[in-house]
Amino acid sequence: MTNRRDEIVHVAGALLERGGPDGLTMRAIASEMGIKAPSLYKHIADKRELEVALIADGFLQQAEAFEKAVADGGEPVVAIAEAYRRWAMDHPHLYALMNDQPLPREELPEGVEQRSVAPVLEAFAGDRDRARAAWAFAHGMVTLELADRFPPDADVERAWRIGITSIAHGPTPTEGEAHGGT
Amino acid sequence: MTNRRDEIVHVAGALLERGGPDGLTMRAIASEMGIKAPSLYKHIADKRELEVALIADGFLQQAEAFEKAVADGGEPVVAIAEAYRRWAMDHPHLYALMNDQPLPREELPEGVEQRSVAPVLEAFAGDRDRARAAWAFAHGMVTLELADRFPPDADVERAWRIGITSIAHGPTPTEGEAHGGT
DNA sequence: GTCTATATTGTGATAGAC
DNA sequence: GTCTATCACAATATAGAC
Repeated sequence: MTNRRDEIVHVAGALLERGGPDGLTMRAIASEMGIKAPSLYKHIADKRELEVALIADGFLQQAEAFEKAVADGGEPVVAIAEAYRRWAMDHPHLYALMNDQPLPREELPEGVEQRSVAPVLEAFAGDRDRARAAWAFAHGMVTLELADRFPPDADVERAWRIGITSIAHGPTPTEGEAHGGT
Repeated sequence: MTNRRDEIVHVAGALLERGGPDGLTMRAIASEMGIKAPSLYKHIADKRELEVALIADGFLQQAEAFEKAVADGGEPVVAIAEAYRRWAMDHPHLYALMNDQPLPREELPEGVEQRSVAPVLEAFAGDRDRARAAWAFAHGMVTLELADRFPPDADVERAWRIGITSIAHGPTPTEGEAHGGT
């Protein structure tokens, strides 16, 4: 760790995944570092700054995961969907921190959001709306899985396959369609 | 209100939507009713019991909304999707309470979950996996909308149309498909 | 850069009187 | 069924000494 601030952010990230948002307290971070909570404020302004740093790091991690998934070959949409799911399952609490509130775009380093979105957009040949639909599907699947909201007997794998295949290859509605039927 | 317990649940629901989960405190409920917090415990065991009652009521409301949407005509899948979205937007905090944690199936009145799912399942001709994919898509769209996570220029309406149309009419993957691509 | 002491605010819940 | 008094905790954050 190059400096004390980075060390704090690193410890905060570990604590977040270990104990969820309730486990991420200034006292716990300090305790983990062998110091007292008030000392942290010599290095960071407040807890919010810490969260923003974690969010920025999360997007970087996602971007790398997506880029690697595409590079490894196969259908890009499928590869990214699998990487998206895996990353979320591996970082459930950071995932929630990143997605359950408005993105603090002003406070984030520039390009962070764009870089993680780029591979997805490319996989959908620049169709932002379809890419967004796919994102929403993946986000819904992931949050329902993480919240243990599917019935015990649900075939989650198959729901993933149906959703991804459908959105990747499904029909494009004409203007006004899907509101009245045909 | 037939009895004091129902009154408490009703007030709790109003408070939840007005002030979010942080606004739902025993003190606030009591204050709204003109009594003190400890008095509530003569009518309910604890806060959890209150939340479960709110969840059960939410599913009943959803079921009614879906049934009405189907009865009003049009493509059932589209009608239910629109009803799902509207209900969530109208009850954002109750929606989160219902979906961000495992369903307390043991504590819920019987049939509550099933009744709200039935119209969806029927709209998908009994295909549970496709219905589940549609649910995940709708859940993802709704949560991203409620969390204000879409970029400001996003065409949310069109993403809805693409997702619903695709999942309703998209191809059914054969076993193993969508993992290797063709 | 760390400490102690403290302000401030909040929560759910119980005991026991009336 | 309601009250007062209170327990037991926990949180973020600041002041000021060292």
